[in-house]
Amino acid sequence: VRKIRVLMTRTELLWEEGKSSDTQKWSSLEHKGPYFPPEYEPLPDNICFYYDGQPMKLSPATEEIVTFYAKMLDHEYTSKEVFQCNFFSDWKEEMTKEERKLIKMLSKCDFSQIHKYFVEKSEERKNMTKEEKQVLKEEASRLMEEYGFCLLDGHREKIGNFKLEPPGLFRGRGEHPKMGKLKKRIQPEDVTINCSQDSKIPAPPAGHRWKRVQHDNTVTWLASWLENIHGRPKYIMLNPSSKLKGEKDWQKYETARRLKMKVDSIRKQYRRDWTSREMKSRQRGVAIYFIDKLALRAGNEKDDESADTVGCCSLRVEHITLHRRLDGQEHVVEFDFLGKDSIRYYNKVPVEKQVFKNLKLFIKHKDPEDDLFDRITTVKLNKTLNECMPGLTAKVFRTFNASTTLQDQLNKLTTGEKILSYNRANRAVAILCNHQRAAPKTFEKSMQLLQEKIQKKKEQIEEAKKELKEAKKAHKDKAVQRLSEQLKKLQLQETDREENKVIALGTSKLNYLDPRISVAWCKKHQVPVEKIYNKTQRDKFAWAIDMTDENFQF
DNA sequence: GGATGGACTTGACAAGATGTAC
DNA sequence: GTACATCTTGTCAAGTCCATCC
Repeated sequence: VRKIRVLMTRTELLWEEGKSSDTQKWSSLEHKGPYFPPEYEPLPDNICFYYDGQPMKLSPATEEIVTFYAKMLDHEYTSKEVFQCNFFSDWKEEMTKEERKLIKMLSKCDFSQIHKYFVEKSEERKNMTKEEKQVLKEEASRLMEEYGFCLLDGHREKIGNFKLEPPGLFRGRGEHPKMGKLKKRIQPEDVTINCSQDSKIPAPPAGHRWKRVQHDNTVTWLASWLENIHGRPKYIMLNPSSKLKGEKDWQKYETARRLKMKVDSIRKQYRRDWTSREMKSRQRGVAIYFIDKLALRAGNEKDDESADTVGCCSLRVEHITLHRRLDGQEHVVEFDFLGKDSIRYYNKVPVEKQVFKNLKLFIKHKDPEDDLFDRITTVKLNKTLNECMPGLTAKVFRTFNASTTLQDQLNKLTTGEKILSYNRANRAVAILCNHQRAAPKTFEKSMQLLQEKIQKKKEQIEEAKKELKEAKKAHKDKAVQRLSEQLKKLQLQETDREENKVIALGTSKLNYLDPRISVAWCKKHQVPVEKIYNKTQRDKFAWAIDMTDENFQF
């Protein structure tokens, strides 16, 4: 190596230095390793599994798997055939020979007693006394103290997920072909430890050893293992409040801000591509247009071992409907597909005539299940984007458009009701990014309560007005005014809650909105930053809170 | 240029913690 | 003080994108 270095030119050395400073993530790293979930505790003797009506004592390993299923009995998905099949076949593999001989059909298995046992246990936990709860809390914070932090370049940093994932049944989102499969218990022998050479190497649990101990400072993780469902790696990494993550986050927003300077020329380019002689350029032009205008995800190819979901590049003909005219608008594209986490994307969008023409061309002679964009991939698309601007990829558009929208909406919407204004702006972004949530369980009830309040307020106003007529007193007039303002506020709250019913604000706030926009807005309008960001969010965005003044522009 | 593996970000959801009305 | 609603936090699945190999 030394010989080679001597032969290298100065430029080459500098280049290598630059590269290494970019890829090196730390110079020292010390930690205690992951925390392992407690061992399985066998069921008490009076709690039994029944097969074909007969009680049956299972081996501990088999029994543990049964408890996973029994705990889930309330969930709708245990009634799904895929779930049941996957579970039963994985369960059988872990049975003893004797058990396998006896247990032939899931439908003859009765887990109800075990289910009841766990329901009661969780009730008990809920009904614990304050003191008992306090003991648990202290235990948790002791654990956090011991395993929850690492030493990175001499700084004590919080770890994101220091507890290993306990065994259980894989659920997955949407119609996942692997739902119900057994997620196995992780053993120390499965775990790779990453730390610095001269640090105190974490001790494996007694009687065990690690799979490997490595000292790779080009990666940020502290420990990793392969999960058995897809055979993909999982990691223990730092908390978002850490310097390492914070700097990366800041970089992300800086890249998005660079796009701001470039976006006009990129838009011009993809419009030119719409009329290109080459099919692949036209497809690329339309795809980038969707990514830009609709904030669609890139849409990498997926295997059939996971739920059938798509993003931009993986859209199929069946996911769009073209309407020459619809509801008084021209050239409307109707999107209907399942995106990330099997969340439905449904949108009717008027597009430019040339885009419409192109889409017609793309779907010509194709079957519904054919790819809409058959000449491009996310890799090719990102390559093009990277040539337009270093560091530019499809997902930067989401960050860019989200942050730009927030800034615009804040400028447009900010009124006396500051927090409501902020939430509205936040909601505009969440809608753009299609961040949905299940309607809160108590939604109807709390809505009704609010409506009752509004009704009451209206009656109060009527009452006050009547009194006003009877005795023309100046202070009564003021009272009506005050009540009317209160009514207005309540009505605003009503629309707000209604519009927020199935919209999740958290994801965009945490991942897409440049926190400096929010911090600057707070300063400009004298809103305490605590009203916008809770403790965790303030920790994550400490860098932004620190550096931003009210004049910041995204 | 496609396939694969690896590292990292983004995402919905539910349990637990906290706040609020009575 | 209790019951309920809402917010916070942890969990872990599912994306993106890059490097490497052939």
